[in-house]
Amino acid sequence: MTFERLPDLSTAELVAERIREALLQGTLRPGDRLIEADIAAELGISRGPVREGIRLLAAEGIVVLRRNRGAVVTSPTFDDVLEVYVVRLGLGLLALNHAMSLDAASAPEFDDVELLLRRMRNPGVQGDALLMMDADLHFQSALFDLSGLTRVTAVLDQTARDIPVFVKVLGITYDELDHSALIERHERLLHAVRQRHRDAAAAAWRDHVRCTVGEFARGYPAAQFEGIFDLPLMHHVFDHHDNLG
Amino acid sequence: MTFERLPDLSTAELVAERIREALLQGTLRPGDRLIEADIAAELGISRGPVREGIRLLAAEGIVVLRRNRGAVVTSPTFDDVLEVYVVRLGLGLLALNHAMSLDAASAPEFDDVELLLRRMRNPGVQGDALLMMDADLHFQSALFDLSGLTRVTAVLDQTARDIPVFVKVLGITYDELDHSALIERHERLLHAVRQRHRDAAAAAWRDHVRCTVGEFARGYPAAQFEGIFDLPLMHHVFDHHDNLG
DNA sequence: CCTGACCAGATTGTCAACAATCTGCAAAGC
DNA sequence: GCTTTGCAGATTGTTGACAATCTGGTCAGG
Repeated sequence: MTFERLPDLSTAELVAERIREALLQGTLRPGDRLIEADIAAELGISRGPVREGIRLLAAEGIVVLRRNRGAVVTSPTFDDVLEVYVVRLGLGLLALNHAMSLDAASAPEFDDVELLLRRMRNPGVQGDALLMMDADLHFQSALFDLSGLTRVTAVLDQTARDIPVFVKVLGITYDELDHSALIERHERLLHAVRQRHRDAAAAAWRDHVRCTVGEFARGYPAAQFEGIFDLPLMHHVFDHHDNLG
Repeated sequence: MTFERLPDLSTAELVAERIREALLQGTLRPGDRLIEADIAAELGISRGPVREGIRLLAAEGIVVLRRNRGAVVTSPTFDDVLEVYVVRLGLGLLALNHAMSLDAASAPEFDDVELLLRRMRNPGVQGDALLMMDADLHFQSALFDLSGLTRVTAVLDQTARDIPVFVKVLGITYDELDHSALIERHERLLHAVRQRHRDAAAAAWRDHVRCTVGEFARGYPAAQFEGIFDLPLMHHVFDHHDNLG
């Protein structure tokens, strides 16, 4: 095995990727219409694959589809980002717990995850906040994959694709994010999962989500989100892990 | 306002619906290939909408897509059903808790939910186990909608569409399911949510999922699922609600 | 007998043209 | 003046034809 799998993305997925890139670049903004024919012409392909790509983005919640009226880039609110993180918190706990229950979750599988964690230490990555976020989400995805819960990880991966886009279009600043603290949290998380310390793992994951959202909330222009963790959105479901980490 | 909204399903959604029906009827079975041209010919339309409908089912996990090789009906295992229910357990708790935190979740919204619950008492529904399951899932969906968490409810609704199909193709028998007990559980659940008794609601929801899965496990031909609730899959994440209901 | 290139049929992927629908505006009716 | 109707342009929805790809088998060469 010397060759890595070919990318093998369908044209539709490539189209979706391009649109996502345009959103991250700021070329495309919330409320903008996505006109199939225009995009097809720009990419030099026909409307079919473009249409399919737009549907993929619609399934992710990045664009809104209205029957016979086309697709519009979503205008997410900060609450949408919160909702995404609440889903990640919940399903992530599910995945981590299940991963720790599997006999198969031993050394070899963990090495791949460790590799992704190491990539976050790369100085080239540390410079770019977007690359950092990408590496971060990939690490988390690999960790969740250990669970073998394909439906759960599919939803988690979908939210992972949403996050950079939402963060960008909302103008959330997160440059002050402490990279070494982030990596340290992930090391704690990975170690806990590897050692199957359920409660420590749950606490570490919860801690990471809280820190990330907390950082976003700080940088967010509006002041109404200061008491973000006091919002009922984040409470009452997973609190029992607090006293265990 | 004398007219009800038109159904307004896209052709693709109608196609997906037909394929789901074929699955429920047994006309289509796990492993069967879905050939775009054949389905298009049978339905008297062209391949485009059929293709789109198949993609919708793929997003739901009902069919598996392989690049350039077409779509095949999934062959779900009982573990897949378990995974679906674990997701519903987790996200359902999230939705219910958030619904109970909203000021707006007052009488008028609850009336619609109550209506759906009453529909389950309809003798015509009680006769047909499939209709019962459908009414049940609709009630749950309406309840979750109260949360206003669109991403969470979208995933929940997707799992709701999966359940009847998976139950059918796996040959799970659930006829012995006690309808009055089911309705009674739902009444408890609705009452708890309405009164905003967080812990009672969580316990009731958890109880419902456990009973449903337990019933399925009983009817399932294989014997390996007797200790289903001892599986780590169902443990360690939401257990703290046990001592509160 | 085994290996690998090649071919034919089936099926998906893409395309460009056509039909159906929506939007906004302008004109007609009250 | 206000509402309603009817149109024109823009855009999506659908279609049938064509191109690319995959599958399985056949056949030549070793």
